[in-house]
Amino acid sequence: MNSPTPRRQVFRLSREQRVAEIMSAAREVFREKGYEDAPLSDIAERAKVVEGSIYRYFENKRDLLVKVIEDWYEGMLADYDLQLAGIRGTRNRLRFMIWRHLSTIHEEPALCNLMFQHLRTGGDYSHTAVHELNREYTRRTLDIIKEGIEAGELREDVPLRLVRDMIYGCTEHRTWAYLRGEGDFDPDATADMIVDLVLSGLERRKPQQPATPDLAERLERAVARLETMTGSAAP
Amino acid sequence: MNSPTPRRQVFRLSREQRVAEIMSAAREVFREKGYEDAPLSDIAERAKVVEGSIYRYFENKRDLLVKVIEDWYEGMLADYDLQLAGIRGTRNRLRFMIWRHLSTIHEEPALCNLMFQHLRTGGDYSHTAVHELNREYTRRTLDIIKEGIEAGELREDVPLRLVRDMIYGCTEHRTWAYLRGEGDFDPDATADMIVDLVLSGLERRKPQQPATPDLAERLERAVARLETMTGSAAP
DNA sequence: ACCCGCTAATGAATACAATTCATCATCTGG
DNA sequence: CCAGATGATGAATTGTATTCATTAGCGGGT
Repeated sequence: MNSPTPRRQVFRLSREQRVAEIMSAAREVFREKGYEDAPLSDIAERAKVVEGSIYRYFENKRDLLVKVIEDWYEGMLADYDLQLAGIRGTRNRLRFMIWRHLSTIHEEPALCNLMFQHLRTGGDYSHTAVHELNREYTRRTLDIIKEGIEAGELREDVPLRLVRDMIYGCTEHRTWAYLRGEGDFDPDATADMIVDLVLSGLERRKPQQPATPDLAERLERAVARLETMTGSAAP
Repeated sequence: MNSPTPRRQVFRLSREQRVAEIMSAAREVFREKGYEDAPLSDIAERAKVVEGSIYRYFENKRDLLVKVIEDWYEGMLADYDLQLAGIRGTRNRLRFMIWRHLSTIHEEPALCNLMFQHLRTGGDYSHTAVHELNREYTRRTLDIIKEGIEAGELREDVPLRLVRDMIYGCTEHRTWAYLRGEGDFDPDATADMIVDLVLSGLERRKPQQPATPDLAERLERAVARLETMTGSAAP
């Protein structure tokens, strides 16, 4: 007969502190092992509680994940506006958003992975706070593009949502390859390339004529006059 | 005491047939319930075998999923080349690839979902046949772009991989929104928009000057004549 | 036709992680 | 200092994937 497990010392804590401890432990374990491979027992151990206790603060494992990602994401987005406010010009502002996104992935690949793989794919994602944060976040990108259109720098007929999907789809796709170990990537260089691609497209530009329409017009008239003077109309 | 379960009739089958039956059943169940929510018992039942039997043909649940997706994907890609062969022009060929991708997602959202969510994210994805198929598949897109560059239709300085990521990232991103129920999408219209965006970019084109080479020629001749008239050759 | 071995298929046993729950420990206010 | 109230616990429960000893059917040799 195994002697009954001696009941371990019970620590009582304020709700906030407990939640914070569990979330912190969970974030670490999730980061290290991913979602499926992170047993709740590991998290409990690191948080110095017993598995069952987690259920006092979180509905279930997935809820815990959602809260963890939410918490992280929220903190991250906090100072975006501030930074963005100091940047002028459509291209620069767009580049900043992309660069910021790439940098984040570069710095926290594991958490990004969880977010893409487990949050976004869950059926309840739409009701998640992360979803709302995300919308808020990408809305800024759309705003930049709208401003660019109003300033006359961008075409007016671009499908906005598609542009957004193109930008974020591209960075994320790039990310998968990175996470999979297919060569690493440099947020700076990549951001440059993406902005360039998005703005300029693939098609070869017709060689840019230096002449402005206005100049061309004057030239046209001058030539016509010359022709009259020399009495030699073109055949 | 419960009476022992009467052993059910044993059907012996060729390996190929059994594998085919199990894969077929698995594909259905996975399509209906996803991966995590598809108990192996359901698959076994539909395949008319017992759970344990599956392990004679597949290493584990994940292996089964991989094989199922592989099988589906392979069959799908088979006639791509054939169809693509009949299409001319960079824009049209590119559009076809994108349209094909979107259509597939439109027709088999569930399986695509499994592929993106469970295959691609697994650490062993790089060693999967699906990965190889995918590379083969996207290689065609890159080829189209290369041809476009050689034909002088596209810029020479585009980062190829990034273009690929942009195209597929965009379609997939669009897909998530669709699968999540955020408005449905029309492969035809979407393909048009994506091609347009990728080729033309966002920037407003400088208003295309009514070609002036002709004007330049006339100017050249007029000046020459002036010089003759005034007897002042250029130094 | 019959036996014998070979292997496919089975049903039950095992392993393991999430979730629930009855019980106990600690705090707080009177 | 006592009595609830509530937090935390460890054990029990559940649901699946995976393993395994055992049996059923087939085919080859006599």
